[in-house]
Amino acid sequence: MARWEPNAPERLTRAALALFVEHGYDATTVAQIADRAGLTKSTFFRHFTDKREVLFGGQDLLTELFSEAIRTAPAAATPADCLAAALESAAVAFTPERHEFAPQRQAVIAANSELQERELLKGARLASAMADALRARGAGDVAARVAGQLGVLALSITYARWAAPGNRQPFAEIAHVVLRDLQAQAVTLGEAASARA
Amino acid sequence: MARWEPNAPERLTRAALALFVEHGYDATTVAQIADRAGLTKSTFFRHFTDKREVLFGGQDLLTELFSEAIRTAPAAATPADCLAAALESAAVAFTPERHEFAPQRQAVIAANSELQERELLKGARLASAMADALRARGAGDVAARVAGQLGVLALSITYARWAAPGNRQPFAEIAHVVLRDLQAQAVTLGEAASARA
DNA sequence: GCCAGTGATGAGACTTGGTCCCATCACTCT
DNA sequence: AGAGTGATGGGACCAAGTCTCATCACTGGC
Repeated sequence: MARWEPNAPERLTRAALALFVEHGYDATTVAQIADRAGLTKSTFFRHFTDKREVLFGGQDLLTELFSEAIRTAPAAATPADCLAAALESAAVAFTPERHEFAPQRQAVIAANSELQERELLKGARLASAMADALRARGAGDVAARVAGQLGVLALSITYARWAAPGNRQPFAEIAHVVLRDLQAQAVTLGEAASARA
Repeated sequence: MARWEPNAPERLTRAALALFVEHGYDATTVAQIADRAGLTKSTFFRHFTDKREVLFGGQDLLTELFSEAIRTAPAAATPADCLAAALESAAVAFTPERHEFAPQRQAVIAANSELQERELLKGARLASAMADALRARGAGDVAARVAGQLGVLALSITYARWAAPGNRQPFAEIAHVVLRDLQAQAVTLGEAASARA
């Protein structure tokens, strides 16, 4: 038996999400979250740097997966191939268990701009990591940034569809469709300008 | 003569930027900012909802300009044309006076993640507004979002180059070059994928 | 010239996020 | 048994942000 009840971070996360859904993010106090998890404010901040951060666990893992997928892609892979590989490899992070809480999590974030800011920061860091990985493969600066940005956009759209209540389609499948659509739109957008030149 | 010293928001902004440069964002207190501007904490929060917000004045104007430019673009204009028009129309917001403080502002933001979060939120709202304006012209959902995202990326790159100390090139010129580059990269990214299909 | 109204400001109490430091407690290892 | 270790509890403390009420400078009507 462990010294204390195990999985403090997970208990805190569950407690937080429940309270956010029940009373809203702003109306929920860190002390209340800790209370429901059988802990204290001190312990909360030992596991999460922020009140916001309690909703963003596992983001580092995602960055790891994306970077690793791009780094280990075949040498002949284009940036577009890298994006596809990254999205595909990230699918393992979107487990059925996670799917269960995704709609609630999305709703809470959508209702609060502080949380949106945090989500955007995570996205920007992810885009930056992807751009770094692509540059390391020899991609140009702007090309890498465009790809990183579109990769995050693809992730965001894919996640939203995957998290939609009632969805049963696996993450990787949705990602594939989204990515193809996104790339087609990118070509259209660019070609219209080239034609004019 | 006015009842009080005029331009309270501007005085606060200048005081804040000076203190942020001098002691850093975190080490600067709202009370200190207000003091230097000859005001109080209460008054600060009457003009800015946030401590962060003091660095993001005029963002609403930018959104207005972008949306308006897209809305009033000729009916035959493609999304790419709309982006170009939007960037061009935004040039009026980047005055020489503003250029003077841009490098300091950029440095302060770069050193603090709270501020980066706020900047990202502003960017996301801008992208969203552009996407809305494009959808209103009949663009598809994903196409509009891609265009909005790339528009913000273009703005961000353009602003960084324009704000670089020593730069004398006008905003609109930089924007033009950046946008062309961005579109070329978007095509490359998409075509590589199409070729494979 | 006096007086009521108006709008920006000042002052201060109050809540909460977040930091810090130190005590405690449960368990492990020697 | 006793020292060490690591997670926790407790509470002081600071600053952001909210709220309420008083003040003050000027405006306009009388």
